[in-house]
Amino acid sequence: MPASRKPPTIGCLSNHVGFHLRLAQLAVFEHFGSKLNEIDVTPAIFSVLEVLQQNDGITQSKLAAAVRLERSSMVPMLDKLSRRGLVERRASTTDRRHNHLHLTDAGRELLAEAISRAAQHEKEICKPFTIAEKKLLLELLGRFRAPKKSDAA
Amino acid sequence: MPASRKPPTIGCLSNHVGFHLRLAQLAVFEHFGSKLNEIDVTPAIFSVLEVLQQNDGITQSKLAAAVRLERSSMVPMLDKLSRRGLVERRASTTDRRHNHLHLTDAGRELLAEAISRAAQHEKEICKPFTIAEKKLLLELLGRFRAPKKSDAA
DNA sequence: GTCAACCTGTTTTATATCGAACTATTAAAA
DNA sequence: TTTTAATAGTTCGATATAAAACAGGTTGAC
Repeated sequence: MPASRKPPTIGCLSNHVGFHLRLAQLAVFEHFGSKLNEIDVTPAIFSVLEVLQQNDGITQSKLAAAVRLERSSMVPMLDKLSRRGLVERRASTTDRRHNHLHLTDAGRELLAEAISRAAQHEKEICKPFTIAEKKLLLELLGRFRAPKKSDAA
Repeated sequence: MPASRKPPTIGCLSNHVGFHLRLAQLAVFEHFGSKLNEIDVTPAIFSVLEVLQQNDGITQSKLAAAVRLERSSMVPMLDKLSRRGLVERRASTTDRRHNHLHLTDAGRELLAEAISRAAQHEKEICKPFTIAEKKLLLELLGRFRAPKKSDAA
């Protein structure tokens, strides 16, 4: 006989958005992995490659800001992608502080495959939602990062 | 003159739920920190303490499952909480594999303060939502972890 | 023109978390 | 009963990310 049959109660956590966000993200990222682990593309890597393709020649700091990583975290990330031959760092000629980042052909190729797989992932993970519901969900999520002036109280 | 005035485009990421979940969680957890860093309570610690209060004597594995951490990650977590005098591990008398976990008085006291602060945090972070919208959001998030039998095709 | 302030990428150090392997213990099978 | 399988907690190693400090480079105030 098991000590307790029913699952433990999570108390006030059930009313906390952060907890549910974490659970959802866990589920979504796990499913992402089931589609893209095979080509060694994590969610973070995927976002980096995509932003890189959309913004050829972007600098490391801007890239980091775009995908919400620290620029110090960008360094090992790009080291790895360079080693894999997906990304190139080119020192800027005009401002010698900057690196301009570029996808290689291999990078573009891998990204194409990743985008295809990610689209499949997205389709599956969003099966429980209608188009309108998904749109609504994204809109609701977006509200968490709207800086409001008046929140002194 | 800055290299590029406008923020970089994020391409297809704008259509990916996982990316937006991450952004939202980042924002929410950051705000959580602004309220609870002071008492050294992270979201993970908060969830552990709360589940512990709700389920006195729970085992480590069950606790880990409830808050969605690996049981190997539970070990250093509980080590730290023990050291802080918030949690007790008592070896089970009936099954010598189990530890039964209990909040100490100090643990209950800290949790009370944490709950109060977390409630404040929750109130602020959810200002952009009506009650109905928040309820809807939680319901939508919940759909990501509904295991469906028929998803072959 | 000089110097202070700032920015960029980097290094270093710390932390949280995971996964695999290990030990002790219990339960199930034979 | 003996053997086998499963479980709980742990250890160990790896990884991702962050935060702080740094060095070279640029810019702006004066």
